[in-house]
Amino acid sequence: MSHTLGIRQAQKQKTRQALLDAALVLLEEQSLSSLGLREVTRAVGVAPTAFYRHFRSTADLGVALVEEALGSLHPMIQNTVAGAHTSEERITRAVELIARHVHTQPAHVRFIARERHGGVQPVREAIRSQLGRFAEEVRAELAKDPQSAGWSEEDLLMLAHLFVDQMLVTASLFLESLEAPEEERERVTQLVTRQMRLISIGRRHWLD
Amino acid sequence: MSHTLGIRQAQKQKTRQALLDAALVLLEEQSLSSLGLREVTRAVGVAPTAFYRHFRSTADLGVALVEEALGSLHPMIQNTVAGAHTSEERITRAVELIARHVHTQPAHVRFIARERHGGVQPVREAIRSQLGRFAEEVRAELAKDPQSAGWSEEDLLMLAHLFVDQMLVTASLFLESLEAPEEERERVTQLVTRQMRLISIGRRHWLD
DNA sequence: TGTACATCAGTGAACGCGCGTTCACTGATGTAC
DNA sequence: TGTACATCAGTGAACGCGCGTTCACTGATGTAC
Repeated sequence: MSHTLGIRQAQKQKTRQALLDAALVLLEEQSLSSLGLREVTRAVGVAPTAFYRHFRSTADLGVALVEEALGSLHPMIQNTVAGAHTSEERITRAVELIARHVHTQPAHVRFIARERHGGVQPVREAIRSQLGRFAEEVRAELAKDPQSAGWSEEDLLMLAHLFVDQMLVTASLFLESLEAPEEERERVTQLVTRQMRLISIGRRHWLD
Repeated sequence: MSHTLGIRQAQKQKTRQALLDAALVLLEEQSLSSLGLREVTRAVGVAPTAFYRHFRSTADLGVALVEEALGSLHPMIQNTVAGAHTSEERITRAVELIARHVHTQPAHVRFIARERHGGVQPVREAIRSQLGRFAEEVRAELAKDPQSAGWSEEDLLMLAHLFVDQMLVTASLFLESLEAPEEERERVTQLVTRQMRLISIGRRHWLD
């Protein structure tokens, strides 16, 4: 059975989400380490002290944002890598998926790019952990591929990390070109597609 | 003739450098967007107002740090890529160079990784510009290589960007493992060397 | 070399402001009977 | 269904503190003659 939240719990969740949403907007123009708790509550329209009913600190809120930004992305990986027949098709699909995600969730993407090496240790750790999971999932997908015959587990994980990092490079390039004219965005698509293709070629000849 | 600075100019330079050095230390544990001008002057031991004699703002100081961190790195690129006979040798040299640089200048490397996507626009722009110069220099070196026969200028620049991004991935992995036991650092060296090797193989077969 | 004036890096007091955190509170919601 | 009590999300006042910036200043260094 699906458990309906009480009125009190539902309202609490709503406020919590409003705090997360407001923080994400504020973080488009600054880093988490300079985000103030009062800024966030002011944007939501609650008293500063209400913040403490949901998060111990802005760092804690940052960790929650990492879950929100990356937690729901895991299913997408499988759907993209699997279900494509040629590696060229897989590349096109991956680049399109990333482009679409950057367009629909630019603030999430910016937050991850910014805080991956940012000044708040628990948030860096949370991102690192999620990216590690992505790499493991990509490794598992790669292992299923006939092209991976003869590869060591270690090398598969090496390649998976290379793909994950390349995804982030791609996402941040798309992010930078979000406001750019179509022409420029097409140039970026071409660039990252070719980079993916080159890595793909390296993969094909790894065991030569 | 070499112009000796006057006493006044020399002292001013010294204070300016002390501000940059102190800021770099403070930035190991926070982002530029949360760095306070008073923090920096307190660490140096001058009055807060002295800051304005050297920088208009902490963002301005950040741009100066970008020059300090990346400006002197340009000669290193040529020395590394050129002067190696096999591509395997070139990879080993590049990885060693990066490892050594991370060990000698960890704060500079951390600053660049952190602020590349950080909350301060002029600093992001300065880093972007320097990395663009690196990519152009790598492209120029690649163009000299017989292996690049038949490559378009566009694809050479695409590959150069891939190498530059891979250098940053490598540097930030070494940075994370700075305090780790030798065993772990060796594992990282193996990983990034193999990633470089895979890209190198992709390059070799690009025109197949 | 000596003198008179200009420059300017660094000072220190003062300002108004927003910060994070504490505390006792309120009143709607939840629960036990 | 109604009543009496418990819970707890959000409030609002208060606190001490460090911030960025202004301003008139000082005194060592530089310059012109």
